[in-house]
Amino acid sequence: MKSALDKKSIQLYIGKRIKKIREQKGISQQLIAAQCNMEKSNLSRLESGRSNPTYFTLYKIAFYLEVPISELTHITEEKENK
Amino acid sequence: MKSALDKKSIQLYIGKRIKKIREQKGISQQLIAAQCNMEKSNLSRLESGRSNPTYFTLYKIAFYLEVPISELTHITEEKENK
DNA sequence: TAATAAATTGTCATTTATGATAACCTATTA
DNA sequence: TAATAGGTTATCATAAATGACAATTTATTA
Repeated sequence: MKSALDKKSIQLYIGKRIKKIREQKGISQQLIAAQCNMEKSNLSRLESGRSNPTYFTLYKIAFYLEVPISELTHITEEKENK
Repeated sequence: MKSALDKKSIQLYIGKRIKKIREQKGISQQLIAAQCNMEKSNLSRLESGRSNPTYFTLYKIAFYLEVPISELTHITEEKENK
């Protein structure tokens, strides 16, 4: 059976995705944090994979980054080429 | 600006989606809860929209329901019509 | 170099998700 | 009727996410 990923791996992956997309868009942690009405220290924690976000937190981040949540979470569909 | 949905609405929506898909597949709360290694009372709470799941919890539920997470969360793309 | 912005890290408090368990309610069915 | 299974709800405990804030580090740039 296809095995589920563990919590830590998922956290790390999502953190990297948030950071990457945020930087691609040239937006600071501070701005996104403010828009999401969350602490910048918390966003830093999330980006470094040190905590497991609630769905609502992810939803807000995706909303202000203007990407579908799947952009932050899709584990399998990596397309780093090019 | 497109406004973000509030936390409560999202919880309720996701809860309904989990319940609906689970029932469509004829799987009991107890089984999914056991597979996800979580309390059945917690799954009941989630399905009734009384708490805001972590992403990891959603991930596990989607995994054992064998659907993409987006099936549990996609707010906009409703397709109830046949 | 100095100044400033951005990010990281640490600590402690608060809130909330979840665990653990029990009681209860419906169905179903033996 | 009596079991049994599935689901709900309530309560309390625990763990973890987040808030709040400060200190520090790491760019960036004037």
